[in-house]
Amino acid sequence: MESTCIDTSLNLNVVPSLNMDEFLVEELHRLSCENKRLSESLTHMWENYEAMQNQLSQLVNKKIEHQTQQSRKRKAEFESCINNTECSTNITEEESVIKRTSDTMNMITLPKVSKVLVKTEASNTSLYVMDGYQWRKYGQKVTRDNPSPRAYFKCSYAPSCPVKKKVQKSLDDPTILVATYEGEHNHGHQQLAKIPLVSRQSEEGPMGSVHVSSPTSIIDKVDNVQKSSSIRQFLVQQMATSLTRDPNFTAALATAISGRILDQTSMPKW
DNA sequence: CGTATTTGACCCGCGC
DNA sequence: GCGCGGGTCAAATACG
Repeated sequence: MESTCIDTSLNLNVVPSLNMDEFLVEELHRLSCENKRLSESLTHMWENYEAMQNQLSQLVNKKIEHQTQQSRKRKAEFESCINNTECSTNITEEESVIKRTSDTMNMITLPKVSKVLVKTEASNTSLYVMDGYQWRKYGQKVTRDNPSPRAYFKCSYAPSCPVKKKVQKSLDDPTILVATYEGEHNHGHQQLAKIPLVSRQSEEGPMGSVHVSSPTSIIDKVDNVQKSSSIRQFLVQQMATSLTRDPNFTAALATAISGRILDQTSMPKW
């Protein structure tokens, strides 16, 4: 990955006293160019991010499909063993395909239920998925098929919003959270800043640096427009936070401002 | 003190 | 009808 080094510092120390307006216009122009380059860089990063996410999504879907087929095959074999004491395979591959297709059709005829897979770090034990909406947890259960608990959430952004969400760690990969959404939001998307603090607990590393651990990636289908806008906002927020938390940046900024203020004492008023 | 989370109790559907 | 398991409720608790 190419790295770009962009000078974001304000050149406040070198000020020709006679050409202040000219200097300011030039500085403004320079900052506009920097801003444009940053925007282009962000767009480029975003495109790479989306491409990688699509690739990951395809890989995960392939893996899930493969595992589903295997488990169905095993189940079919097991059921045929029960039905037939000679343990011969009664279900043909064709019938199996029909069953799979009908399962898929069932999924298609339930459009309001969607699954989202979220990659997290293995050490992350929370069941909070940061998706831009505000959720209130109303229950938690340990289910039979999975040792990790399943958390139940309701959308708390609008009291009348009927959307519910179930979050549980994947049985195969504990680093993947499986969020099942039921229903559709009857309100707009909210800003990430309104996400409950709990869901952002793991974002700060030991040194206080900005390190996002959940979600590392949202894999499956989330409304693309909403996802794009929220993640863009998130990226911008991250960049701003990174800059303000960088001691070098703040020190340089402080030096520049203090230098500028001190310079003003020996300069004509403007 | 208000709000969010936790967790045991309860409800309900499904299979036997 | 009974037991089991998933889903929901609501009182207790934690937290800012």
